[in-house]
Amino acid sequence: MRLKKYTDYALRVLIYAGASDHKVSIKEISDTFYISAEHIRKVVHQLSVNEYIETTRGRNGGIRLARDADTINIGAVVRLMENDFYLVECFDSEHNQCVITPVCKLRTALSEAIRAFFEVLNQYTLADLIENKDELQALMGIERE
Amino acid sequence: MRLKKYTDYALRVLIYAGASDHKVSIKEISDTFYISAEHIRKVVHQLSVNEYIETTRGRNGGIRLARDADTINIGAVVRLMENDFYLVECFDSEHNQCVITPVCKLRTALSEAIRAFFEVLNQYTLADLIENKDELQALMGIERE
DNA sequence: ATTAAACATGTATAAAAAATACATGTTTAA
DNA sequence: TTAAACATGTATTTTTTATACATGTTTAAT
Repeated sequence: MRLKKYTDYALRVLIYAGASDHKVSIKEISDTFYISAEHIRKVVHQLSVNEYIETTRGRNGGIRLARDADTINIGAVVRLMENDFYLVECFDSEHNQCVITPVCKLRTALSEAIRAFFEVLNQYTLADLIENKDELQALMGIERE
Repeated sequence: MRLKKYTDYALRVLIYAGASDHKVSIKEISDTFYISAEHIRKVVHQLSVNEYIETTRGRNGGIRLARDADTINIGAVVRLMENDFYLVECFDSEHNQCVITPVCKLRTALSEAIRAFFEVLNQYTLADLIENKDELQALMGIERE
């Protein structure tokens, strides 16, 4: 069980943008994390469509958070980037064929488990993740203002 | 984010075997769930190697639980069947290249989340899942003793 | 002994998902 | 006008997962 790399990348982009005091470029992020700019670009686009970040085109362009870090919920970002959370067949009611579904207690257990998973993530905002801004800036090579 | 079908199948095999009063065959299970016997066979093998079920070869052979249902922990079964739970790159220390790992609070958040996930599953045993044996037997077409 | 039912096991193929790369376009400030 | 920077659609490759095939071994019934 893994999250997609794009989910990982999206969170890194938010952390980078959030920990920076000024606008940042895709290239900067891709250089920092040794990830192709192509991938970052895609992720940035999705985050921008969903109004997590604001992009500015053209020379001196770049990206910045579109909202305050403390209003960006980490559980929500994970839900946005992943396709689904169909742990087992019966979670996908459209394709489910499992005969015991109506009385299955496994289904209940797994639902509870995934709920607990998000209950934790929902308690975090981006602000919590960049609380140690200075340390992050140092490791990401971001210049202080 | 999904579990593998084999994880799903493994749990169904345990539920089927646990809810049955006698030995059951792979064919029975595969017919009940409309899953190819090949897949069930693989899953059965893995469960048998890990001493969750006992197999008997030959005519009149079949499978049964190797232990009492209340000693089979659901979290443990899920951990057994999945390859890993590397939600993001840094969970796989061998291949991790993310520069902020040492100070990353996302890492902490995701660890907590996956821990919460298993905390729920660890509370369940197979006995809990087959508590409603009669209903299960009816839906799975298992004959009462 | 023979046979048929049942599990064992290794390998190969196919399908799906994810990751990655390519190409071209648009915007904007210098 | 140009170069930096984001936009966007498409194509390819890789990885993972799912599925299928082939053959072997065991065992009880006949």
